[in-house]
Amino acid sequence: MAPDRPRRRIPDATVSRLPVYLGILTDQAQAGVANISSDGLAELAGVNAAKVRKDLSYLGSYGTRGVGYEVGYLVYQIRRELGLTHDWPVVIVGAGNLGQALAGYGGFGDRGFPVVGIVDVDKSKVGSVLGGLRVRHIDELPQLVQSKRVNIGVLATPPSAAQEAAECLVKAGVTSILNFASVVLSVPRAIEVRKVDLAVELQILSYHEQRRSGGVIHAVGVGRTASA
Amino acid sequence: MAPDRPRRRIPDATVSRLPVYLGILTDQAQAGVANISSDGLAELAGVNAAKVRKDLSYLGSYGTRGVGYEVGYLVYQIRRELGLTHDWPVVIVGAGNLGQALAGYGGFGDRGFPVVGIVDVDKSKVGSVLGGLRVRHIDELPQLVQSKRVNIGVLATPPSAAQEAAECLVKAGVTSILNFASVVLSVPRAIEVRKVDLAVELQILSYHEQRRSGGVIHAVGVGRTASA
DNA sequence: TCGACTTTGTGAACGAATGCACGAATGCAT
DNA sequence: ATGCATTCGTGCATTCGTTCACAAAGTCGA
Repeated sequence: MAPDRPRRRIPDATVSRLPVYLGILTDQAQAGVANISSDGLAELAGVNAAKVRKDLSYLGSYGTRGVGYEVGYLVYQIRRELGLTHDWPVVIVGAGNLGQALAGYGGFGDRGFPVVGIVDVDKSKVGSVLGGLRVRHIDELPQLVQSKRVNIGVLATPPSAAQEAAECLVKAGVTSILNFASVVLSVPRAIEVRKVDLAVELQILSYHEQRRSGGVIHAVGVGRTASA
Repeated sequence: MAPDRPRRRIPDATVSRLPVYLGILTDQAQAGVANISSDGLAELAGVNAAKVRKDLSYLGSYGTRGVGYEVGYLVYQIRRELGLTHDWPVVIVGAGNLGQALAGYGGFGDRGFPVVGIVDVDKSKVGSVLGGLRVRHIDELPQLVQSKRVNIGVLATPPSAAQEAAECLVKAGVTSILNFASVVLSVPRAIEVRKVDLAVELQILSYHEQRRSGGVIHAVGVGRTASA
C-alpha cells in the first residue's frame, strides 16, 4: 500500500525554516511586494541565500531565473507543503498558569491552530472559562478529540503530571504533541513530539554568557593538570 | 588579550543537550541515585548512549570505567560548564498576555533565573503588579539593567514592537535575548539570541501530520504532471 | 593475584547540513 | 535579434554531528 509517497522527503532543517520564510513572505505579500529574490528573502530571514534556494528547491522549481520568486505563489506552495491549507484544531492539557496563558493568547487561532478545548485533572479548575472556553475534565478528552477531529495536543502541565497526561493524549487519538513540560516524554515511536523548554533555552544562554565573561570565574580547586 | 580560551569549545548540539542531562541527573540525585551509566542516562534522556559519552567527554573525563558517572559530581560539572554556579537575573520586556504569564510562572526563579524586572512601553500598564513585581516603563530599562547586573532579556512583546524593544535591550547593556516574538531580530553579531516561536513549532507538527495523512488531501488542481 | 565482566573514552566511518561556485534560464536595453 | 545583467537550481567540497566499535581502565569474586 501507499504506492506513491507524499512527495520527496524534505530535510528536517529545511522543514524548520519553512515556517520562518512563510511568515516573512506573508508580511511581504501584505505590504504589496510581488516578487522576491533568494537574496532578499535570505536577508530578511537572517540566513544564507544559497540555503534559501536549496530549501525552496525541495518544494519544486518555483522561481524564475533573473527575476526571483513570486511571493503569492510561494506562500501558497509553502502552506501546501506544511499542510496549512486547512485548520488544525488543538487541545490544551493543563489549565494552570501556562495553560491559561496559552488559551488566552490569540496567536494560535490566527495562525490556523484554533484551540477547541482545554482540560485538566483538577476538578476545582473544571468549569472556569478561559479565552472563551470552558475548562473540562481530562476524562472528556477522548470524546473531545474524536468529535473535533483533533490531531495536535499541547501539554502544559507541571512536569510531574506530564507523562501521564501524554499517555492520555495518545490514548485519546492525538498523534502530535507540543510539550511545554521540562520532561522527556516516553511515547510510541509514531507520535511526533516537539519540546519547548524555557529553562533549557535560558541555560543555553547562560552557557554563552559564562563563556563570554572569560570562562570560569572561580577557577580554584578544580585540580586538573595540563598534562593529561 | 584573552591568552587562554575559557576551555575547549563545546559543540552547539552538545550544549543544547547538557541542560536536559542536568535536569535528569538532578532528579536522580534527589531520588538518592549515586551512580549512573551512560546507558542509563541515555535511556532517560531518550538518546543514544554513545552520544551521552561523547557529550560528557567534552567536560573532561569524569566517568569511571566499569562503574559509570558519579551523579553528584556530574551535576556539579555540568552546572559549572553551563555557568549555573550563580543566578542570572533576567528582565522581561512586554507586559502583555505572555509577559504576564512568564512573570507569574515560578519556573524561572527556581532554576536560577530570577525575574528582577518587567517593563512595557504602554504607560497604562506601568504600575500594575505581576508576580510580585511592579511593571515599569521601558525608559527605566537601562537603569534597571545596570543596577541589577542583568545580562539576559526576555522579549515578550507583539511582533511589531519586537525589533525596537530588542534595540532597547541591547542599548541598555543586555547581551543575551530570549525572543518569544515571531520575528527575526536584527541585532549586533555579539548578541546571543534564541528564538522560541510557538507558531513555528505548530507548523512543523502540521507538516508531519499532513505527511502522515498521505500527503495532499485535496490533490486536485495543482497541475503538476508526473513527468517533471 | 587473576580472570571475567562492565563501562568509559575516543578514533574512524558514516550521514546530514551548509556554503561555494558556476551553468542555465530569464528579462531588458538597444 | 543580440548581448548584458540578474538570479535560480544544483553538483561538490567542507563542516558539523551521530553512531559504531574497540582498546583501556576499572570492579568484583574466588
